[in-house]
Amino acid sequence: MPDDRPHQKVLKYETVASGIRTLIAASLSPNDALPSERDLMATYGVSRMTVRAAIAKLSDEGRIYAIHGSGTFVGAETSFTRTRKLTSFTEDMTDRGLVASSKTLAVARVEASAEVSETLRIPLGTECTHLRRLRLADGNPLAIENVYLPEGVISIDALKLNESLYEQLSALGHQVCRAEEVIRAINLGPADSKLLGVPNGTAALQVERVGSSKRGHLVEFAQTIYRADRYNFRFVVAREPSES
Amino acid sequence: MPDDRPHQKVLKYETVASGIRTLIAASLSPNDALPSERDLMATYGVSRMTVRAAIAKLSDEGRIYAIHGSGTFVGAETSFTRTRKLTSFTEDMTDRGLVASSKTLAVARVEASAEVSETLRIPLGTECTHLRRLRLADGNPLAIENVYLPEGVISIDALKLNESLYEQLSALGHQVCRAEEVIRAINLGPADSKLLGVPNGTAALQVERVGSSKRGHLVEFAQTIYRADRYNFRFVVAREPSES
DNA sequence: AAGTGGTCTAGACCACCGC
DNA sequence: CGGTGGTCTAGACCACTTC
Repeated sequence: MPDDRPHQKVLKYETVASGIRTLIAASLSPNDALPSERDLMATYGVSRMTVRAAIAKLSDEGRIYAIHGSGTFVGAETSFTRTRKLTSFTEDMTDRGLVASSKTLAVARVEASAEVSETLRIPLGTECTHLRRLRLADGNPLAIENVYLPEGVISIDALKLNESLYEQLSALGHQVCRAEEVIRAINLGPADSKLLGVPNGTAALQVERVGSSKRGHLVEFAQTIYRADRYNFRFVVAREPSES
Repeated sequence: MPDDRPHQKVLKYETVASGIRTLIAASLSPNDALPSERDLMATYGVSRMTVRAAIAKLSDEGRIYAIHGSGTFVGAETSFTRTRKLTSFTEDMTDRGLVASSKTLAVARVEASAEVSETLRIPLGTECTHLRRLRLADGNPLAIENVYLPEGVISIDALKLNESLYEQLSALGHQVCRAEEVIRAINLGPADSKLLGVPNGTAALQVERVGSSKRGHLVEFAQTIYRADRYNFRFVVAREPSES
């Protein structure tokens, strides 16, 4: 594919969403009312459904909220709404205004342990690529990451340690587009606490992620341990409108 | 409004969503394809938009996922997908198949501390209702909950300890319909660890929640500490389809 | 009663995937 | 190429809130 970014189709609802974002930034405060959907139809010359698609998107992002019969309003200002977008460590840090780096602690070809084989649903003992890295934000240790990838996904020889793992997976047709995450609290052991620079036994957040490709193939099992004093999860939840 | 549950309008897209859920439970496995949207239109005798509303709902719940140009598929089986639905402790436990109960540790009228006043955006020293409870699942200690409510929301005298806090708030017109949550890991202190029945210093998950009503009024500041060995967060994240 | 968002129809064309 | 989901139109009626 020699062409770069030729077309980049402009979606109408994106145009509307962008316009609303600008409007909010320029002249609205939290809990101020947005123009009505019918006003927006006229303003942008689009159908109601297109306006609603834009509103749905912004609502998903937590920027606005709608009240049936009353209007649509600017959401309460929240420092940074941690949405449930799937991000790489680097993207996550960039979003938080930090510079990500990493130090490779180990990279090896290993046989799938019981945990790894069950999680990735591959036979016990299948060859896997194991990558262990210390992750830093602005140069300070933030997390320890253990990633397991089945041999069929990426071989240890093909792995380039200086490039984004997610981009390499994408290039190989194994883009992670969906993941299941579990968040736990653990007490750090001696080795991990030393790496992160905190006392033995300090509480930390452990995030286990099982990533799958569009096809539903499980391509990644990542276990990341974050320093609790420097990392937390923040997100917005909403009640189902219908019941109770 | 003396009437109870008179009509309960049946939404068509709910009917479709329910049918799809049944279909999945009855005869589909993870990553199996669902009928196409046009098939579903014919099956349920509805328009395409209604089918898509049903699919959007199930997709939000993490039960299915769509691939442009290919089809819609059953999501990977996950013991229990912790969605970002806003739930009370009781609802949460019921979802997990456990019986919730609680023991009130303290209930008092207090003046807003710096943290509470900043979080709920009320003047320092404003009278608040403070409720501290030990939460149990199947009779075992699971969490310690501290809730702060501004005096204007619910008075300490009106508070009924045996009834659901969320239902009481609803009845007063302060239904919590949106919340911002922060999840952290902490080391338990002597008092909390004793309450939860674990050794001093054990890691625990701390969830801070700021709940707001439809109007955007902040009505609740809840800080809940969960036993890490019995509670974790599990959810599905998806990559934005558009970029990167 | 007037205005709002919520649901719904019956079409249409586009972009993407697999054969 | 045919089938899929993604976007979009131009209407309609309903449920809810506000006056």
